[in-house]
Amino acid sequence: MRFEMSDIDHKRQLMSKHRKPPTMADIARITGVSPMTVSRAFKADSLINKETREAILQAAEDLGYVFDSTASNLRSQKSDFVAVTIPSINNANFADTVGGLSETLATRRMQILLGYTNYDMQEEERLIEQLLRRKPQAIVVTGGKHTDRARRLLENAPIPVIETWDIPAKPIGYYIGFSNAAAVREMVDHFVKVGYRRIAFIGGDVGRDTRGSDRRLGFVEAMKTHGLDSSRLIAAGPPPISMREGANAMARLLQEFPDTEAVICVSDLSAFGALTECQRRHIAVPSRIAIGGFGDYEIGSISVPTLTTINARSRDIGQRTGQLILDILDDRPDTDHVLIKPELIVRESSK
Amino acid sequence: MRFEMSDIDHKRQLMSKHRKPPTMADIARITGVSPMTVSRAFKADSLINKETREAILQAAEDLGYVFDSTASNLRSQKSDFVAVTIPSINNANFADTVGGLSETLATRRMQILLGYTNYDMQEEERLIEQLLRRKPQAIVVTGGKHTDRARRLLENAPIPVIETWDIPAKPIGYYIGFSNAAAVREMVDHFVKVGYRRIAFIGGDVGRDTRGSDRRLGFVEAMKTHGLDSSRLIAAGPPPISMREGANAMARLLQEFPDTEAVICVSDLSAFGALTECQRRHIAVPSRIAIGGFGDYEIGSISVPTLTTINARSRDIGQRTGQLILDILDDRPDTDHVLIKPELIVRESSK
DNA sequence: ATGAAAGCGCTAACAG
DNA sequence: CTGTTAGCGCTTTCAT
Repeated sequence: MRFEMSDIDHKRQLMSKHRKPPTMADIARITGVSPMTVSRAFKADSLINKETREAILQAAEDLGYVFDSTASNLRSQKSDFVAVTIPSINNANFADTVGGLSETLATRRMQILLGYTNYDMQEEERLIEQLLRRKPQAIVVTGGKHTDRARRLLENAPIPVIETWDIPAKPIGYYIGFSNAAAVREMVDHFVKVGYRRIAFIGGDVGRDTRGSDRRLGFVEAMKTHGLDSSRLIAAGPPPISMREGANAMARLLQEFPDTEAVICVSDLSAFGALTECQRRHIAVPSRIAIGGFGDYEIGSISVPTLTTINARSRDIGQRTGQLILDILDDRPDTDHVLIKPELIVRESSK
Repeated sequence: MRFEMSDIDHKRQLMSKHRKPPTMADIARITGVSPMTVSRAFKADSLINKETREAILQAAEDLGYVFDSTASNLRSQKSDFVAVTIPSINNANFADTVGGLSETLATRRMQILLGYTNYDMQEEERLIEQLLRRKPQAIVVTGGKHTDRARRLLENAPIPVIETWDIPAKPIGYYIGFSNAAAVREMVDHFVKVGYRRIAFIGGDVGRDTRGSDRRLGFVEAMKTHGLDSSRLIAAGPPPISMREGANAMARLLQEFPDTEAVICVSDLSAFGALTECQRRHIAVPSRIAIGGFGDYEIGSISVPTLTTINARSRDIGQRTGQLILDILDDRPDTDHVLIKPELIVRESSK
């Protein structure tokens, strides 16, 4: 009895914050095998005696052993994770992409190492360098525009590089995305078809949000194609564009171009903000002014009225990216890019 | 000229995906110094000749050298990051906490390694193990309830453990949070004071969302204290609770308890969903039924009407957590916990 | 201001 | 099925 007590005390001491954590060598000593056997016991597939493994795993659990990925990665010269950069931590679209990617990679026991650029290319550069230092198996970046140095870092990286959510002007490696301009063009085409003529666009004015700028560009091109006035452009400032900024932009739109019949917003969040501004002014949507958004966020499916929008298939982007990475690592990629087809969803906020 | 070309070709070859990436030893060879000097050149504070450093950094840039954190961390037995678990990647409150934490840690050049539990304790356990394997400097978890094994892993971890967003029943190490129950009690008190009596609660029915359950508990307690009926409880299912689920819950509430005067929702998102259900049914808010939310999400400040809510000071939680970690690492923590005081914000959706 | 030697914890490669 | 040896790329420690 006394012996057991002291044994427990010993274990507690071993596991305390002040002692060095146990290593495989410690487990090896206790179980009377070599460190290599301990290493094998932790790999699912390796040939090892069933009882030996069980004893080792038991000893590990008793000791409070935690596997050291750092040492493992260094020795085997490969890691078990993929680095990912997204603009914002709080965006349902990017969250869906990361979710789809994560679930696909999980089938191969790979993790995601995530970083946020805050829509800033300088920050993206810093982040890419940080992430590459940790030796990921692949790196996924959101967008196709980067600082010169970031581009160089990616080009020189000894791993696959995948750009997403854009069709890069000059792809670095692989890419999976769609044309933001073409998606908005489709919405403009629809708006024109159902009879709107005086159409405005909110957002996309700041170059650093390349996807937003692209959407705005698509608007301008489409309006010109239809021979319509493409100058009803309202700035909304740098991303992320809040609901509040959407509301403010709508207030300016109503002042500058009071006869506007429809407005396309750079995202559903700004579109909802714009809608609330109309509600506060008792301006009927869509009868007096129609509203379109982008991204198919939940709010657009539940607001009153619901919002016409574009579903960019964010989750698909992530899943396809994950599958591409697995194919590349298996050395059998079919292709170096995947084009995604966004879908126009017409709801109550427009004809 | 020809020489320059071949030089460039050589560099390209060195940097290609098929060659082994350069190491400090390569830089050392090229610049004619020892690897140790190269190592010093990358540390900001180390004593090293200015020109030597410049030559080394230049050579590194030319070679496309990327510092290997894995090797560095292994040798120095410490990393430069803090592990963090949050329930969801797409939640403005947790995003703010991570933002505050990230910005505080950045002052000491520390990074965040983030993982998502998807509101699942089993998933949290897996995640905690994964994160600990990478040897973070500290680990921050959201919430104070964990699986037995997760708790053991945290207790045995040789690093500081900080639980956030809750006041844990049995703290593992440090904690920074608030009482979700007390925050809701304050809202109930306010509602009773301004005259509401038949008050309902939406959400918090599933045990796995401990913060939601706590809020519901606070509601029940407060109603009992006031001698009011605390049985108007509407389930909303497992987290994350969507706007849609809030709307569905409101529909059930109106059916089951049609004379309800006010409803408190587990979050602003479900509160907004509930609001839209009222709008679809032309039920006036707040004159016919008042609505309260939780979390002070942007939508509650811009919806029509704006939503009464509770600001949990998510960003503060992150900043205080970051500061505590820095203090612990400097070996001078003032305290082992910080209590945050949420703030009731009364807006248009209630008296 | 710089270098030499050793080793962090794990596993590749080979041997038995 | 298990063990031995060596070494991943860096930095600690001790010299000079």
